Amino acid sequence: MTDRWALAPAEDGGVELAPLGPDGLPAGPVRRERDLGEAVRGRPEVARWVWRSTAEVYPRLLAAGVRVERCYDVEDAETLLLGHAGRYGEPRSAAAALARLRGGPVPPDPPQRSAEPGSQSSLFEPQSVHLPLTDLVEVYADQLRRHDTTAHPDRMRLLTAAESAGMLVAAEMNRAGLPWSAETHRRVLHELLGERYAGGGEPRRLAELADEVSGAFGRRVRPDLPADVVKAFAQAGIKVRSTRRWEIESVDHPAVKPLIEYKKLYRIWVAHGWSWLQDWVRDGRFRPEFQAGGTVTGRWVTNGGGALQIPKVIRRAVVADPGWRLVVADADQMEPRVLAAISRDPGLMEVAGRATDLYQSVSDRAFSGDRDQAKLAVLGAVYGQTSGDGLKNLAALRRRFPKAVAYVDDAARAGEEGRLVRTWLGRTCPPAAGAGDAGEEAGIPQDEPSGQPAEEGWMPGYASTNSRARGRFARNFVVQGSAADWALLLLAALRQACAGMAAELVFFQHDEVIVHCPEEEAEAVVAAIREASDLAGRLTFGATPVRFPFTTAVVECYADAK
DNA sequence: AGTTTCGGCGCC
DNA sequence: AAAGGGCGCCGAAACT
Repeated sequence: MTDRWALAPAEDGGVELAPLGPDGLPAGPVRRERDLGEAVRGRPEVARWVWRSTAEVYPRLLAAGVRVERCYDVEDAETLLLGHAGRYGEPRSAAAALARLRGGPVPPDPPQRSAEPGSQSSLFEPQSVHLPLTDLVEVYADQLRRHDTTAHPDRMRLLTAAESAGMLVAAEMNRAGLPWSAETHRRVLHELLGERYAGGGEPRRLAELADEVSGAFGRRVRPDLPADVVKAFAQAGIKVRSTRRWEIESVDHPAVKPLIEYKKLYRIWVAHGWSWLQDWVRDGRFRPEFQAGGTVTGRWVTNGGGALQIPKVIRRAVVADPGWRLVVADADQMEPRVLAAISRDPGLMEVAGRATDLYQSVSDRAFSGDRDQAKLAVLGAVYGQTSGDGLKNLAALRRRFPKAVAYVDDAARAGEEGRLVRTWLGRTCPPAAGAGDAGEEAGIPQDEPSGQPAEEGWMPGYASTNSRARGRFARNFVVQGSAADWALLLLAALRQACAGMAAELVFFQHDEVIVHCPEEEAEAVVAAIREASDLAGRLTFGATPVRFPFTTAVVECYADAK
């Protein structure tokens, strides 16, 4: 078997390579070559490259003009395998894995660096732990064996492969960048915020709104200081606990309207204003640093630039190159479709087997009526809503789709009790207990360290507040995480489909993908998305009637897609 | 002076 | 009264 090779950059700038056998160990001598790019370019027959870290190797390959079809990221797999074994907090570097294997002292992971604007910093990871190829391969062979000990080895193999593919996609997206018109962005900012004043102070429109707020209160109030605003309301005889929009928008006071408008525009100004443009856009491209698998649920994050939170109005600045188009594709009602697939609820699968609006169908079946109420009820079940409109219809939902609701209820109970919960492919949610502070770092609600919980809960004998929060976390985890599993397979399939074209994946946000391509390729890309979606559904969830339709738009400007 | 947390809101 | 999950980002406030 020579289709799988391992690769390890050497400290002298060269590279070590070896073909691997079925057991993951070298099937031939280790080669040493001078040039990483040439070494890979010269071996097009290799179907999968095994390496320590995609972020270390692949940007260098891309810079040399070399793409690979598949890879296996040892450190990413280590994270997933440790998690599956319930050992979430342990160091995940290849060096640590080797130390565990050999029984030596386990080195802690190097601290995560934070991104700086415009830095292509993953080109080199100065603090990465270098590992000779023979050591790396020892870890890899062990990981292959560990896959076999998981609950579903086939799924686990699919998961590590899929996430490695995601890392290739992320690196390629980072290199491509999102087409961005700085001129349009400036125009939008000027329309919304007015002129900038010298000295970096707030722009005209914000200054006017701040004056309106002050005028309404009868004294100088800074709308960007919550404490100041709360005090001003109190002096006006209105008690508010915070200045969150949902809390103040029902308040009857002349300051409310300009205040809400101020907050909205202030947000644009500080997070996506002129200084953001200066920092993040170069040569017509916004280059966030996408990071595949950056969260415990498997969703991606971006490091810097806030690429996953681009406000709708700012999307007008995302403009295709001349003669090119953006194919914007958005998965329709992804969460309930995923829930149907993982719970195998017959009724929900039947509904999710159609490409038509799923929430409308749920509504027709479960409580003949309101589509929006159906959506609230479904999302409430997925998120663990404890009050409000969603709860009203939960009983009806439970009656019509018992297996689906039971699936998330079971996950919630497991989370409350501190048991492991997994996504469909086997990504594992960190348990609250026994994971050191890894769970806390990952945002998992923790119980009090010992003795009587600080908060007994609102009803004696019931789980503590934190334990219920963990339940909601786990409930959501199985759906959101399984959706992320599926999305990785989708990206991998779409990437393969685009390989022969000029088309490039340039953006990905949970259930939405943008491909930048020449106009004449657009229809082929639309078809590729449909096929990739079908393939991803089958690969991820096996044989189910569930479909994952996309809404696609071929546009020149992102804002025109919806 | 530098670092961490908080409040609020953007996206899904 | 308790107010759905996941993230990132920013300035201000709170800390060391």
